[in-house]
Amino acid sequence: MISRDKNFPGRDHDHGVCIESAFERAEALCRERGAKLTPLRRRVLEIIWESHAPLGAYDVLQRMNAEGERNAPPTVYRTLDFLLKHGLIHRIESMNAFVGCAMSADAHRALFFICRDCGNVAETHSEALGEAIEASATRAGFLVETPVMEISGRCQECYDDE
Amino acid sequence: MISRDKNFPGRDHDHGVCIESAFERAEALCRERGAKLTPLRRRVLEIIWESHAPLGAYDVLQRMNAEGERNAPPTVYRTLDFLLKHGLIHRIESMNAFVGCAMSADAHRALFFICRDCGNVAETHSEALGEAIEASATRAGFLVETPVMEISGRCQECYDDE
DNA sequence: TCTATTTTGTTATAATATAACATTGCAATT
DNA sequence: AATTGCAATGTTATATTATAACAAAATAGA
Repeated sequence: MISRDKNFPGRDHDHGVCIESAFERAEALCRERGAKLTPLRRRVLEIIWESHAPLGAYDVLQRMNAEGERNAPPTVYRTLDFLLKHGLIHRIESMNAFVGCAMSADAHRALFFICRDCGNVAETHSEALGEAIEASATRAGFLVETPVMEISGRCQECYDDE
Repeated sequence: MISRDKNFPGRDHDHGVCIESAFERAEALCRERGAKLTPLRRRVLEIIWESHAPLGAYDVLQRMNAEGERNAPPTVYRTLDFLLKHGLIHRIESMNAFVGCAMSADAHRALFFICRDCGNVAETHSEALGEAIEASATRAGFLVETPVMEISGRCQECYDDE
């Protein structure tokens, strides 16, 4: 049996806490930077945080417009860009989708585990991994700027379900 | 000064050799598996191997149709799927683009270095990296299936250019 | 040859993303 | 309060990436 810590958002976790702490971090960060967390941006951040599975831009749009609003794609993409720029969300390249950032926003070089069954994503940060990448890069004569590390597989709970 | 091995395809490398050896591997592999490397598939593989920078599906299509042919998108995507399935090319998720596979096709878990200046991609394989990922995965209670590791940055030559 | 299967062709459309320009709202200064 | 400048949002159109669904042709086995 594989040992486990709490990286992956289990079914029984208190998601309210996730959202709350995400908003606290977002507000603190925006205040600090003089960035404006407008109602629109807050709403998009909230929608994204409603799940631990990444949402596509058009998924977000649908949810925004669920009550009859008529937002258009550029509105969503611009808002997502803002949230990305400030590290409040991540883009999952292999899914063209977005997920809330679980870390204090300047922690870079995240490694994402994406469960192919439940769709949830866990964000992790590993010294050893960063070093392994730097070592490979140095050998290849390469200067690392923006790592994309997205591991698709199965989380423990889904694996146990079988 | 950073030491360098020959991971990254330098400007002066003999690209003819890359292509030749790619085709040899492709032919051997298809023979071995009873897969058919048809003229269409061969052509697409050739187009992709014409550069070390990933090509989008529609880039490939344009090149296929440069002499007046009228291939349509599904033709390209199907052919790319075949080449992917057999490990003859890789998909670079962060670019929606495709690049020739430089390794014997069953070497999985590649790490890609993508130069943001010249666009070239180097494919590398690192034990240490694989282990670091497995270690993180185990800690997170996660079963690794399909890792996507794409590092954007600068290759030595472009860095030296400044 | 006949038949089953794979491969390729064709048309249409879905899904993702951005360009370009208009309008609104807000904040700093006078 | 009016003026101005800039940031944010709205709007229309379109670009880019990808697939569904079905038709025709080529190929391999029986």
